[in-house]
Amino acid sequence: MKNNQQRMVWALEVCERSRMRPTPIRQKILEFLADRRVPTSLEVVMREGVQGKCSETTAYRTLMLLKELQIIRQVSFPKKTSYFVLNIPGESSHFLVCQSCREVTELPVSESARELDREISASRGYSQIYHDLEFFGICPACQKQPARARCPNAPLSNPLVSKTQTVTNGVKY
Amino acid sequence: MKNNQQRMVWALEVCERSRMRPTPIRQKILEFLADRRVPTSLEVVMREGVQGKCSETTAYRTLMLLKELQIIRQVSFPKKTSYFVLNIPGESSHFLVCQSCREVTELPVSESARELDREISASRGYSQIYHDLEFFGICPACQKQPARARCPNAPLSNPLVSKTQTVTNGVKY
DNA sequence: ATACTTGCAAAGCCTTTGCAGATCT
DNA sequence: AGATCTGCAAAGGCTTTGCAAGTAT
Repeated sequence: MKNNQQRMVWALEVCERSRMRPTPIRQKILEFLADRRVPTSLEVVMREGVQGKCSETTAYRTLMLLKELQIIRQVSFPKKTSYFVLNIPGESSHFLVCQSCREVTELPVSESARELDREISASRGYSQIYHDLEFFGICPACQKQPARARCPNAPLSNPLVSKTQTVTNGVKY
Repeated sequence: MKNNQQRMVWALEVCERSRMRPTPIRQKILEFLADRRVPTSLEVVMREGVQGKCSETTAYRTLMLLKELQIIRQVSFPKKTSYFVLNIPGESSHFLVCQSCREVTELPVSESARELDREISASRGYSQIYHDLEFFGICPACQKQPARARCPNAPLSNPLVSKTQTVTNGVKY
């Protein structure tokens, strides 16, 4: 697994090979994403990445551009909003999400997981394989909280889409 | 892995334990989902499941209800629309998606993959763990097609969100 | 000059909800 | 009657695009 600086170097190299202009805004967004180890929404890019120094449209178009160049990829969580992560070749991403507090943790990709890609490739003939693996569960802290922990069969859907929930600086989604 | 009939039996049992009324529409939708081995959108439920015999609102609310009862779960693909699959306890779902033709294939869940849940549970203290695992790649047929196969570095984003693409009877998304 | 970027505003599209009528117990 | 369903229509919310102005080569 690459460290954040290596991630940025890789991303810049791919950028240079394209005709994309390295504007300050784009560099800022790229740098921000290279420093994040978890999928990041447009909203967070705006607030924490560029801090309102560009329009949402521009940030959005930058993300789309980076996606076209395959520098980032769109990651899927059961929500309406999209999340993006660096698309480093051969680096699949594994995340652990607490269904109660929404905290997202990055997990290292084990060799056995990488092996899965090769297996699929060999048995099904697919090329350019990567995978997304997301674990969902209840974190230790939330298990101790009475509200959610004591009713494990309570509907999860409402808390999951809670409108009052704010995306904090932490790695939540 | 359960067969389709066993899936339906399981789903009906969970339904009976709730105060939900087993209306014809709901049974129809449940039956349809039990017969699908891949995540299914509201649109497909409308067209193929109930064939327009109820409003989109009702189908939508049925899906939300089933989700609250944890009979189905919302699965995530990098698209705006939501997809749903039966949430059979202990059955995580693995899918293989062709990024070119969008065909979705269900993959069996290996014992080693199940083991992952236990590992996470043990090492991180999370409870009620399940996971979603999606593989993305280019299927053999598409590799042979010149248009996409010959430019493996072509932007994937546009084809992925193509507006002219129609969801067929096959398992595409 | 020409091509690329940016921002505003508007349009799109899927999701979600209010409310009244229909249905079941 | 009382509690549930259903459908229409409208509201929401994130995503996407048209167009004109700004910026770099």
